Amino acid sequence: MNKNIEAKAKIFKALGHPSRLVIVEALCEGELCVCDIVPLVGRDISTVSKHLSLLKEAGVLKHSKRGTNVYYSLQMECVPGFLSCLNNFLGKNLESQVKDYASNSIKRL
Amino acid sequence: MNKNIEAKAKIFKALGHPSRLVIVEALCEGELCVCDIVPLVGRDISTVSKHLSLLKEAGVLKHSKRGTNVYYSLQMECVPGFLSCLNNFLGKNLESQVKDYASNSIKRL
DNA sequence: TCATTGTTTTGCTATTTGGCAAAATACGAA
DNA sequence: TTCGTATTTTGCCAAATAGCAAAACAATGA
Repeated sequence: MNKNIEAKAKIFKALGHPSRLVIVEALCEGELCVCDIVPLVGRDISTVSKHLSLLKEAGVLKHSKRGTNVYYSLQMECVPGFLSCLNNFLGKNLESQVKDYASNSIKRL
Repeated sequence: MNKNIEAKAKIFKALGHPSRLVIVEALCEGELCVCDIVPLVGRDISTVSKHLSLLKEAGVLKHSKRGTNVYYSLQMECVPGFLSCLNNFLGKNLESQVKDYASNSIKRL
């Protein structure tokens, strides 16, 4: 049952890198080929390829070949919902930070 | 808006380690002091302390002092739901692996 | 005050990770 | 088959991370 923790940690780890998160968010909208993903990430194609295989290895993505192109898409349905929950959480947090900043400004007057 | 990606990646990264995931899953049940968390993780207390501050830094946990004890608890409400979604996903995946294994066994006969 | 208990910080390795470039592989077209 | 395009793999280096041990910090009680 420790395997379960390891597998979940692997998933989080896979999502825990800005480039890979950019990839995943793009794929929430639908599948893309590597050639389309590379300019989105702005890294060397070999680097992007490694990120993609890491995400696939964790089970977050799946891929299918068509012609010379490889198309990646989301396999894990849990992800989009969690991402929007995080956006909401961060939004609220940002708001409260702004509020804190504002009240500190007032104190400083 | 790149800050948003960075912040989310930081959250995933924080959750992407077996020890930290054990901590978070334990805290889904309710708050615990460091002294209770340490034996759960089975690492040096200094190591556990670092894991805890990393999780707090990412916004996943919060803490409060009472006496000499520090109590950590979950701050990010999104996490438990996502974890159970992952368990479900991994469960189904495991099931299909078992099925694959079984059908391979049959082929081997 | 001083000693004790609970926690965090610092200092130090060993290991892992992310990046690019170059080589290798896969596939379709000429 | 040979060429060209798309992708992955390998080799290498720099930076980040996890771990323990020791030192530093509270907060409480004697």
